Amino acid sequence: MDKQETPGSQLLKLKALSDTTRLDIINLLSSGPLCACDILESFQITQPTLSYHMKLLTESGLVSSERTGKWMHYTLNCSELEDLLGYLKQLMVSRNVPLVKSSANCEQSCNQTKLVKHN
Amino acid sequence: MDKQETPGSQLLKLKALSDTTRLDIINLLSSGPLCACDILESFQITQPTLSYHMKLLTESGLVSSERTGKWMHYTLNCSELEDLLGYLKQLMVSRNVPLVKSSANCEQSCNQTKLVKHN
DNA sequence: CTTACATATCGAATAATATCAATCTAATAG
DNA sequence: CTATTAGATTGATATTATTCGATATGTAAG
Repeated sequence: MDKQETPGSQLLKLKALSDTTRLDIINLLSSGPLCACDILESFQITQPTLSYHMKLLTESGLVSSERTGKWMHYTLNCSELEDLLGYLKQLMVSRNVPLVKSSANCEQSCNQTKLVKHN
Repeated sequence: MDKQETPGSQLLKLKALSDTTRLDIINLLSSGPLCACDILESFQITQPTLSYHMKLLTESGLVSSERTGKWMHYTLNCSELEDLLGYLKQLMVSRNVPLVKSSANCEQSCNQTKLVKHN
C-alpha cells in the first residue's frame, strides 16, 4: 500500500527540492551551516513556516540539524545530495533493459526506437 | 509577481521529478523513447492523467515529444537532465560567498561555521 | 465524408502542500 | 524560580496538485 519509493528514497529529496523556498534555503546552506534565525531573515515567511520547511528538508536527509544551546544549526548533507546526483545520473545511462512489457495495442509499431515508423 | 525561477528553471524540473508516477515515467524513458500508449500500460492511471503528467514533463524540458502520425513519442532529454545535474552539483561546492545578510539578532554568534559557540 | 483510434483539453472533485496565528517546549540568563 | 529567547507543534485556512469522466482535436483508413 505504501508509495513505492525510489532506491534510497530519492523521491523524498526531490520533493524537498521542488519548492522555491526550500531550494533557496538549500542554496543558502551551500555556503555553509546556518542557524534558523539567520535563514529566517532571508525570507518573507514566518518562523513556523520556516520550521515546517526545515523539517521537510531534514526528513529528506538533504539537511542535517544540530542543536547548540538555543540555536538550531542546519547543514547541507552533501553525501545525501551525492546519492541523489548518482540516482539522476544513472537515468542518463540508457540501460537497454526493456522495463516496459511488450505493448499490446500498437504492437508491431510502437515501443521501438524513434526512427521506426508507425505503419 | 512571478515566482523566482532558479537559473534555467531547474525548479520546474525538480517539480516534474517530485512525483512518483512521473519519476517512474522518467525511468521508463531512460531505456529509450516510448509512445504514450506504451507508457500508459505500465501504470494504473487513466489516459488523461498520463497526458497531464507528460505535459508537465515536457514543459519542464526533461522530456521532448515528437508526433509520428497518431502517436506521440516521448524521449528523455538528457541535456536538460545534465543541466539539472550541474545545478545540483554546484550546490555541493561550498562557495563561501555569504549570501546571507549579516544577521541582526544573533549577530555576534550565529552565521558562523558550526564550531563557533553561541555565547 | 465517416469511422476509428491516439492523445489533448476541460471542468469538477479530491488530495496534498504551504502558510499563519497561537501556543508549547527547551535552553539560557538573571 | 522567573523571564526571555529560539524553535517546534497545533489547528485552521488558503493554495496548489492530482485525478477522472466527458469531450474535443488530430490523424489515418475505408
